[in-house]
Amino acid sequence: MLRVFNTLSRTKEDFQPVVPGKVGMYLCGPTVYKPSHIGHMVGPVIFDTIKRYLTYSGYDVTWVVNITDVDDKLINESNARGIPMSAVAEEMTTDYKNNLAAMGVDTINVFPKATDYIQEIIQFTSDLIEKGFAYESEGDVYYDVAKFSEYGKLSNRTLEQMSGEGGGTADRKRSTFDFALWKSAKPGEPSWDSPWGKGRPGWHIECSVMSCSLLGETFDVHGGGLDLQFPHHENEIAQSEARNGKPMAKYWMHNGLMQASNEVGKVGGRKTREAGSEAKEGDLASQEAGKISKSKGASAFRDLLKKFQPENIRFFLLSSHYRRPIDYSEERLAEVGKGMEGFYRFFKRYEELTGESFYDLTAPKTRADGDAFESSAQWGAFDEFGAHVKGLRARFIEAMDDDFNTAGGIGVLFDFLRALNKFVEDQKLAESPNPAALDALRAGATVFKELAQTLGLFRAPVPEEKAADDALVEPLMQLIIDLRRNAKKNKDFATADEIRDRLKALGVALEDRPGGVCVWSRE
RNA sequence: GGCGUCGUAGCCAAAUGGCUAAGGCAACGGAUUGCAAAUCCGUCAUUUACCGGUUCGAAUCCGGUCGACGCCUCCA
Repeated sequence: MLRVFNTLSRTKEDFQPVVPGKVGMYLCGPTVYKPSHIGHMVGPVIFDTIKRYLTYSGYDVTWVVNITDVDDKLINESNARGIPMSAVAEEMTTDYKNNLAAMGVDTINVFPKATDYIQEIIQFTSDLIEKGFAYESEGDVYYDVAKFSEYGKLSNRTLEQMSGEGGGTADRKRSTFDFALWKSAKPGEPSWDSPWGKGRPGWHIECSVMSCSLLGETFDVHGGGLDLQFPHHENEIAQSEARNGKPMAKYWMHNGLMQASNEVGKVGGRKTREAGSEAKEGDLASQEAGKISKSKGASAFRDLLKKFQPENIRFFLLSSHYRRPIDYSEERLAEVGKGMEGFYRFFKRYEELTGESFYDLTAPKTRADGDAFESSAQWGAFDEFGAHVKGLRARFIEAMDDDFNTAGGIGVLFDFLRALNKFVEDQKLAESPNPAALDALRAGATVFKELAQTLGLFRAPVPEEKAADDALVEPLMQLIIDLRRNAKKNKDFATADEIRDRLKALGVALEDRPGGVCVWSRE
């Protein structure tokens, strides 16, 4: 039974969608005014994994991620750069989507833009005024927080608790905590006609409108970063539930935030900004030293992609539980990358043994198919290995069923890797390939792939950095390896070792395998 | 000040009442190898910040102490 932690109840609940078999999922996406940094990838990678696992579990999932393309920050950026707001939005949306693609996040069904829903937003706002939950004030429209008795239920706070703190002046608002549904336009600002004059939507309203329009008045999963819990999600609930008179979402899921290691506060957090340090913008090294001055802290994600394989980053994000904050550092990323090498080596080994690519294996796409595969697989004389594989699969599913424990699942994947390698060793497959044993290995690798694909991992070969001159290098390497083999035959180990050592210094590794085979690779 | 989270080995990180406290990185033995690399086997937390309590039983629940954070203001 799949269980998920619901912020509303602050407990793990059995997962039962509103409509059996179907899941509607909404994730608050970015405001597209600056290039995304690694923090922006946390939610998408986690919810992509959640969608994969729900799909694996037999659900038909529709996933929506909004793009906020109208907002004060966008207007500022547009003015600063002297280009239209829409141009800023378009550029940053492309950056965002490129980053998602690199991370393997390709399961999002709809990317609605706020500016495509202006009429619906106006209608929604009118409805709230009509129902007495909102009021107009000098061209602005505000939500009247006092009218919504359940205000604060998500973030567990009450208006009484909040009153007494500083806050700004109420100016056009009845209460400091009222928030804008519609903002009147100042001269020169992008605007749309409305019953209250020219203006633009407030920040929270678009999510209520678009989620309702695309997923219905009550949908299953609403996600986002922990920082959005208040006020953003609280306000969404106030808007949607006041208008529709029913719960907005059944399960609210919040992911922990990325923090810079050795750093006070999260990446781009308030404290780091107030620290007022003088680090160079976007400099990862200075960021790790704990000096972030850029308002968004981290450097652009697209720059990080130049230093690390996308899959390395994805693996890193999934290697701790989604609700916990992640400490970011390049050291951590590199350490995770080191751990991943064992998997890649096994895939290579698998290919050498079977003549087939691991990546071409057809793995069961759903849990039910996996159950069927598991019981029909030909373990032959290797039923002990088969039983081991079954146990591993059960452990993996148990971890993922428990609020998407990807860290636990990855732990099982490492155990699985050892089991696979041990089978190859025990059966001496490299020395004497035995068709029946290779079938069992293939079955084991298939189950491994079935599990890994729910995490969105090991879907395609990591692109090798083929240098332009490989057409020459390949035969040259064969020449060197042949000469070294002759040296070894003559017991001239000094020469053989010198060749290996000097190649190593050039960044080329030689590995001797059983049967006198030698393989080389760039490091 | 209000609400909330966290503190597990040298580092990272699972497990939230009950079999031996997963797994990774690092380190150290052994098998294998001409030597390496890779792989496999083994060692690496009598104990979960600290103190006290509840319980037959606690890393897990309760109270306190210390420490690190988040939100309350734009943020994934």
